[in-house]
Amino acid sequence: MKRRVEALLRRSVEAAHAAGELSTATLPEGSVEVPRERQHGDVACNAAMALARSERKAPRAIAEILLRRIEDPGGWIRESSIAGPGFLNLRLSPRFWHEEAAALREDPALGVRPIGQGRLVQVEFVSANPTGPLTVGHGRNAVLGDTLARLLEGTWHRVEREYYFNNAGRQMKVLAASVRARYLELLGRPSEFPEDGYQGDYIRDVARGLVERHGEGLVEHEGNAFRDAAEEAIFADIRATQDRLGVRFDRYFNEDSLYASGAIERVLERLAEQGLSEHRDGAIWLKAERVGLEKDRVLVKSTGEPAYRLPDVAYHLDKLARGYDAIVDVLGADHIAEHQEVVAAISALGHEVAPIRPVIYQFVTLTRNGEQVKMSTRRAEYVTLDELLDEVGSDAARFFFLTRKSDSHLEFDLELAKKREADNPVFYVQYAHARIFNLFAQAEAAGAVAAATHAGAEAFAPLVEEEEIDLVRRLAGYGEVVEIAARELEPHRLVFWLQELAATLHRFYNRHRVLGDEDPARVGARLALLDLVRRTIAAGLGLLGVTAPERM
RNA sequence: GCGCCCGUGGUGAAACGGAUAUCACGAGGGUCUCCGGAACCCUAAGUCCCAGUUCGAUUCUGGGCGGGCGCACCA
Repeated sequence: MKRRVEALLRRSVEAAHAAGELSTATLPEGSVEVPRERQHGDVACNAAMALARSERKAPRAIAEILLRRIEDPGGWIRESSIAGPGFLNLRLSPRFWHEEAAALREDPALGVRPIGQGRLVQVEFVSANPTGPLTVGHGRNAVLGDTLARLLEGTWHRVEREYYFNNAGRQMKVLAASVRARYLELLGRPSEFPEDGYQGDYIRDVARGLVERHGEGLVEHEGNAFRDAAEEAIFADIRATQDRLGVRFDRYFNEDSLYASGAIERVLERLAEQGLSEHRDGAIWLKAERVGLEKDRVLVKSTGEPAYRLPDVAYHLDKLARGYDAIVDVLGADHIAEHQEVVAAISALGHEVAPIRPVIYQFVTLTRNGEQVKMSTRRAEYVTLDELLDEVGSDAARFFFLTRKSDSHLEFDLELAKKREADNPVFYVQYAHARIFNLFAQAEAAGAVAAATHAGAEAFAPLVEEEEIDLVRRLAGYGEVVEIAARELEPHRLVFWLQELAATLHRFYNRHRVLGDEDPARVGARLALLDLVRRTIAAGLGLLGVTAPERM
């Protein structure tokens, strides 16, 4: 929508330039916008103000030139005015909107442009340690990452979804020791549960499985049986939960492969060669002043074990070497500092880090009727993502996780998410879809659908009511919202937009009767319009990974 | 204490540096009851504070204040 009007104004500037009225021939970037104030028209242009300085002319004088030089062969502009300090306000004609609707109807992408141009983007998300079930917090991560991936795919990026699987290091040893202790316990043998061991019942389940399979055969076991059994069971659990949310990955990257390939060693060598690290107190440190950090950070502990950040540096170097155009890392707020350390180290090694785009999300709290639901990671008193899905289902969970921008705290209201009423935003949007679907079923029964015989803008010509034009105007903004959400990595923009579209639909629907109108052309036009609304809701929800039900 | 992020009506959000700060929900008052549980109108209510840059600041800069997160040889 904006682009068509922009083209009009661009030609106006060119014409003014050719006539010697302006020294520039180009319309300033971003000078055309949809004003928030309806009184200011459908489209506003502030080019006159932006050009005032370089043209050495009063903004309003420039605006007058632009206005005079606009050619409008298509009859798009219904009304134009110069307002305020030099805004050019345009009100568009019904005909413009009819053409807009016709264009959308023919466009499978509904106005979303292929801004990705096939660029390859990696989205790394979830990456939870395989030490226990996914929690509600991981749920926000999973939904955010997956929705970003969908948005990027929807704008013609090629996307790879990856889960970094921390299956090496101390946590896994503690996990193995926890399982071993429960195993011995089940056999009635003396056992010592590790001080920082994992308390959850799932550890007992793993141990029980080992008892069933091996009996007492593992009492003296020194190998990896406990670790492997735990990893396998928990990983299967994590995948099952992800399936329920509609989240899939193209690749699981195992941390231990970085050891096997020698990548960790190579990173240490390179850091040492470039003087970015040093040995001290039996450990290897990343030197703060050399990489631009506050404090020195340990890379290898005096025990000889690498600290978490070292494999993470190796992992990111691996990702960079794969040649992605962009690397999106979805991280909880508690991981920001560590991520910055990794990026700082990589940058100091001479790599271009611009492709790395962290998306930070804040924590989730659950509420029920305004009361906060207690969650504590200690003592395993957390609510698992599975429990949340049991209660509210995937659609509500996904939608709710996306109703706030990621960088703000999220209060997840369990009762609201379950409600089947209009104040539940998921229900409100899905209902709009089901409502149109139902109407079409009735229209078909009445033989009204076939009445829409016209093609192109003609088909929409009977639409003149304010609520009808409002719907078209709204639909015409879909492409831009999706593009911005993808570009800024902000899925919540689409969530809000869909709620507004649903509201616009309900407003129309209650004001005007579609079926039973004596003018078949008008019935056909309205059905065509509503079909477009339905397709757009379905497409938008699809980008969020939420279903668009036909009835509910 | 230091670092990062965030402060917009009651709540959640929007505003390439642009017009009288927009939208939704909620609150109060009124209207309507028809394809599916709706919708419409009116009212009250907001840029945390102080400076600076600018023709113009919610937006940029500095300083306060408030909140979150981090500041482990944990991940």
